[in-house]
Amino acid sequence: MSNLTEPEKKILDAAKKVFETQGYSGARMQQIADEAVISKASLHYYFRSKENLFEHIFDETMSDFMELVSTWNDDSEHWESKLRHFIIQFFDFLKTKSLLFILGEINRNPELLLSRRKKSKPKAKFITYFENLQEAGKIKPSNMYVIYIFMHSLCAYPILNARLFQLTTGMNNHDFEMFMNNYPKTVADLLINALKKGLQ
Amino acid sequence: MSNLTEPEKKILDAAKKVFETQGYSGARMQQIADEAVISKASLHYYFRSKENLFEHIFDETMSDFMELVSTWNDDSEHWESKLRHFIIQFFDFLKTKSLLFILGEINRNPELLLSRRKKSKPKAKFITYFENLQEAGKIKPSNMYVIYIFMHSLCAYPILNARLFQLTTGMNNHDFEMFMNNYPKTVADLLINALKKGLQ
DNA sequence: ACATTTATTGACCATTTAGTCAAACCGTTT
DNA sequence: AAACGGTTTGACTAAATGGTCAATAAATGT
Repeated sequence: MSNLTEPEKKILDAAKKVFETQGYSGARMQQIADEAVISKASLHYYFRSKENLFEHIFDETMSDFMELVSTWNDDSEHWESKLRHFIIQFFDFLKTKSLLFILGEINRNPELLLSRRKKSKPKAKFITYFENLQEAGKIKPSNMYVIYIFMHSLCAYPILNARLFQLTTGMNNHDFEMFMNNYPKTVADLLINALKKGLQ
Repeated sequence: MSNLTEPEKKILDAAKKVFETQGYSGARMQQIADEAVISKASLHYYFRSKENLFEHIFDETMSDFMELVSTWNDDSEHWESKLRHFIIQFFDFLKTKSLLFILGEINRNPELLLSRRKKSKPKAKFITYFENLQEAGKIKPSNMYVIYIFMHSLCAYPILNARLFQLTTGMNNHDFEMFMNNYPKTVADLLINALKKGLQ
């Protein structure tokens, strides 16, 4: 349950949109106010400063990301369908949240990550989940860090970089859309195959 | 051969550094001038405006990128070693040029790509190169667009996203560095294996 | 030695922008 | 209907910033 009031939610939605397309320096308080259909003075009434607003957005997106990344608990579901579900979810996340914004700001100011270090687990649950399966002999041995990075890369980069891909491959909009619709399944297939047969 | 004068090169180097870390909106003409050890007035003497300077940097980085991406001509070299070389080169490129800057600006203003559309080939040479090999029966059938996107994703994303990876995997600096040193070989192995055995 | 072009800069300007504030507005309580 | 607390905003300010320009200095040609 969110402890935010209606106007606060409205403002955060507007700010998200503006920050994600313009970045921190490019975002204008006036543009955020316009997007939320309030005055700039009201915007400052609810959120002290641009920095304050940014922190809310950054923290929310980061914690959504961290939460998604840590949904790897042992339960009855078979690892294959679990992985397929995760990949679908991951794509949905990436399509709505702009990871590019987050990465850009981290690049600009790496200290942003330091404050969150305590909250994050020392090791991604994904990795321990599959290391356990491996020890149980259910899958072939692989370096799970590699699998983890492969999964993230294959999911995220094509979305971050959709426009440049379309340009360099020379696909038209329709073909590219078709291609991307089928893409999550392709990624899942590759990873499942790698896990079944072992990567090294 | 570059047709730029010494001061112009010095300024472009400085500007590159500032744009890459701060983005367009975040970059300050004064900071660029300081970095190049000249006055802000001199900076404007050599480059009319911030926009003008940005265009130089953007175009140069993009055309380096496009050039690298199109180095796929048939020659005597075996495709396996060709692919390995390419991946090494690609990593080197990504480590020095900030692709994050480029992607961020394209996201902010997709029209930036339209002006370059004419110069780019309708289809990446990489794809035709491997489609030819496939027709010649040297490799198993795969969707080369998928292979192309896989390669780019696996190479680029871990570098764009190094800090977040380190955080979520809980690796320390030393382990992560070791991991990334070995990573290009791992990527090459995966792709070569996929090409040899067929992806689908 | 002088003139002319080219490079350099401090001082300045116009505009943009985050942030402030007093006044007005509105729903609720007394 | 008056008083009160929370909300909203137009008008304003101070600082930052891209860009200009006249004056000066350095190089180049005659």
